[in-house]
Amino acid sequence: MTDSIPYKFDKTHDILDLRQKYEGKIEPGETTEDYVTIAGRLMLSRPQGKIFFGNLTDWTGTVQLFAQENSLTNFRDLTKMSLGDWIGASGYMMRTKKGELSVKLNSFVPLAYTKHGFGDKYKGITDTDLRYRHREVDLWANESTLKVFLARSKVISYIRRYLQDKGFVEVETPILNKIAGGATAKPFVTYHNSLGTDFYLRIAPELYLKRLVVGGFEKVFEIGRVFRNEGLSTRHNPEFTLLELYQAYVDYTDLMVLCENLIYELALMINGTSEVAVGNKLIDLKPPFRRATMEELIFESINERVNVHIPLNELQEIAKKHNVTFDESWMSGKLVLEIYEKTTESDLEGPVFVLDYPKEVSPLARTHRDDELLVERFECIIAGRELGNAFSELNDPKDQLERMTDQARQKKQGDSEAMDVDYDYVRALEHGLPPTGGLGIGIDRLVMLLTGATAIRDVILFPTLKPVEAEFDGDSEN
RNA sequence: GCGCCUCUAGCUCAAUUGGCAGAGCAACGGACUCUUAAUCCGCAGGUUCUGGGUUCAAGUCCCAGGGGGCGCACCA
Repeated sequence: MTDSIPYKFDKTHDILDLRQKYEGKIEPGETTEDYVTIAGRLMLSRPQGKIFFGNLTDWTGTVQLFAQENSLTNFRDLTKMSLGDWIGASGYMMRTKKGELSVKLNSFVPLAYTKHGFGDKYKGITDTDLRYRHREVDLWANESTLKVFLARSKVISYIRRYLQDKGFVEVETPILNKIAGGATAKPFVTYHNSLGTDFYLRIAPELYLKRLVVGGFEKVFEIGRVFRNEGLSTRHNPEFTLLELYQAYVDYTDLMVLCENLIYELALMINGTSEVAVGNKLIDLKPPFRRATMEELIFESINERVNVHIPLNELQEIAKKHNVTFDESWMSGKLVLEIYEKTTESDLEGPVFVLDYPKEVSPLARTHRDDELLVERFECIIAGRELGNAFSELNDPKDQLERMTDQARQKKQGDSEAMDVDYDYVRALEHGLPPTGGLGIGIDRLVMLLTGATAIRDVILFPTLKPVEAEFDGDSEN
């Protein structure tokens, strides 16, 4: 059967092209002289005796096919095609008497047959297991899925263009890391045979990128996969896509401007409006975003003054009062962050830049110019979710070494997410890192926000799932 | 890792207090010259996730396991 399938097929138009060119331009019942060739999947089929109607869908849209027995030699074959089969077709642009824009076929050729009749033609596929494990089915059976992933692709290319237009240069740094640095997270471990050594999959590209700034890359970014060996949820996948950018000579206030403008322009590009729907609320992403310190936001939420200058025992009392569980060994910085995350963060509708984090929990950020116990850092929160994280980068090698040493001590004491000392990185700082601002944005969560997806799995083509034993139930086996 | 929910035909879903496992769509055969999830006629389609147990009788109740979802915890 597949012997008759051609090796190539030249189409003249995407279906969207046809819609843009002909929608509203042809009178009902009129057939034009304009000859087009299109290809896609036959998604609906309505043969009706000596005439035929069907819907052909490609990745840009759907158009109706119209055929008559006396003007299409293989008319009978067309009426026998199954839903989901791929076909290529040529014919004249027309509108039916009832007004539907259509292509009046005078030839068609099957391009592939689908052997599995899956997909309810009204409801599509709703089984989440099938949708995630066999995304190719989800993509063709559910129109909205393809749209989400096309939007994701647009977001990423737009970010590249946006940054390149501002003079940023894209680089690639190692995924196999001897030390998993640049964030606090549990890494995956793997092994290199001929070097005879373990490597970690990167948890962030941060340290390498700053080494490039030391080397002279004044504006640099990377968009890439990072890996964190932690739980799965609607907001977490073990591998996810991170944008990190570093710009010499700027501080975190400059990055707020860059961040809010980028998000705003992406919203306009994807949705044509700066408002995005989250649940049943509308959030406007028009800059400027609110800037507020962590202390201010906690106060608004629970009416308590919480900051790192308050004695530890008082902070512990506040935590208890608001049902925030903590470990007695925590120092005030970690406790302040915990109180913020448990009482305040998820209620922040935003968009808001949360400013000035405790130094203790930010080992790569530069000490705040006005407060020794804080760092110049912000997180961008929208709809209770952290989308971005940025700081004025710590560029003092001595300070960096002390903070990493402190982290390593915490790791030894059982904090599996604390960092190791990265001497190569400290040495890089000794070569001189100019004042630099760095920003990271979680691309998956950004795409969720822009497309209205409620689960990170809906914006990752092949999300991490528990493996199941492969069962082959196809009919190609015999 | 813990708790709750869920799994029935290719897809979407039914099945009353435990009582013969069903429908729509798809597929297959046929009718039909303006349909829009076309309509009409016909035919076929099952290890009810798996394994135990209770019972005269289990899709349904119980136990164990597997997949998925949600929540918690960890985190971005």
